[in-house]
Amino acid sequence: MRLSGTEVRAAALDLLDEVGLDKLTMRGLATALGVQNGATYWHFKSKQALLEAMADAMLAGVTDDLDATAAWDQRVTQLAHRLRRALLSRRDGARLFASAFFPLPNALAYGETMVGLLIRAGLSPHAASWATDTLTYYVVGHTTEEQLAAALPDGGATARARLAAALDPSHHPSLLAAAEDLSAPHPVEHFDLGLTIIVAGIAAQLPG
Amino acid sequence: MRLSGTEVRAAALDLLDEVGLDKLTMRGLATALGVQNGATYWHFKSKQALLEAMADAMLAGVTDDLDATAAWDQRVTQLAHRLRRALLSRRDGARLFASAFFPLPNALAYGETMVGLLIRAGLSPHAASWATDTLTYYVVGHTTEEQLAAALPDGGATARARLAAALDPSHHPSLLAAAEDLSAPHPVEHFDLGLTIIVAGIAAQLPG
DNA sequence: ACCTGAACACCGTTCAAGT
DNA sequence: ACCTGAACACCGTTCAAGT
Repeated sequence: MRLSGTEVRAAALDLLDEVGLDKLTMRGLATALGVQNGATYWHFKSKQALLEAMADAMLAGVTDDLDATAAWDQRVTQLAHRLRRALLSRRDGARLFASAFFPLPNALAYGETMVGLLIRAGLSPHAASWATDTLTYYVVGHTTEEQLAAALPDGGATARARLAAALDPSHHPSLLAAAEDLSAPHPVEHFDLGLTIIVAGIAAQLPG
Repeated sequence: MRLSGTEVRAAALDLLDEVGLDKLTMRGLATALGVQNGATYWHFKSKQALLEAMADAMLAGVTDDLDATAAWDQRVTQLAHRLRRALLSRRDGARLFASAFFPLPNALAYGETMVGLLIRAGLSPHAASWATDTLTYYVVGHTTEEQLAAALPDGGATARARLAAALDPSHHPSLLAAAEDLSAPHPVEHFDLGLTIIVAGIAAQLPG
């Protein structure tokens, strides 16, 4: 039975969930598909091209069924949450997204929708595209940390111990005051706080 | 002549500038140092440990001589600019920083200073640490894109053409309206706009 | 203490040849 | 059109043995 590009991409996403981005190899993918090493290269010209296709597939539906009646800031918040959910849908999804640089359909739909929301809110196209970048860097950065924290061995105990050992009361009083927060997992409230900050900052950019 | 850990790290940073993060290998480093492959492993237990040491060295001095008389928002802005400059000081510096996860001295000094500034501005330790994360994700995300854009072949002509070919007037009117901004290099004004957004958003979090 | 020499167990990619 | 088989040119890491 022959392969299609779609099947290769789907198998790659399943393998990603199984082994993580660092251990996702073209050879492992070929084995999972029951073919020889070179076979996948007929469907994707390089590993990079496959990763881009995987990242875009992960974003399928991000812009569907947004609440068109809500105010601009609620819609921007909703779309940012959608992007976060899409990135969380696969192991190392945020890192996968960040490693790609791709004008593919779903990524463009996300960008178009966010820039359009901000233009209709009153920003110039110029400001809207830069504000979209700011928001997107935040979503990707936060979600990357969220997934890295979740993947830590020991539930992060070793990492917490390493941090605690490095903190010194005389040099790091502020970090120590915030120590529980630094070492805590990254729940959705944390995501929401940063999002609130950025959306409020964008609102302050609006003329009038 | 024997090596020290400091020499190994310095040679690794020079090699990074020369070949970039993707082509920085332990074997290439050994060759640059005139030693055999295994030699560097006496000084750093793994490539990851070396990358963390490199990232921290890159941050040397980020918190030095900050203007202690300025208002909190100006000081936060100044420190964010310092971090950006530090990441830009080495090829792929932002990606190097992002690939590490390290409670090392200079990274801790950055975190301590930023969290401290925000606590003294009036945020709770909790909010200060999360606001610091938001700001830091932004600086790293923006600077990563800045360095990737600068490293594009053709001065980015191929990437711009690929984007232009993917944009469709009926599906992407907003992206097309912002097209020059999307494909432009990422100058410091772009960085400043996002920073203004985030600092204004943090100000809106302050009680009263 | 610090390094060599050599190996182990991998990678992504290419491509003539097959079907 | 799609895949095999086999190779090319690499990787990070380990470790007995040397000095």
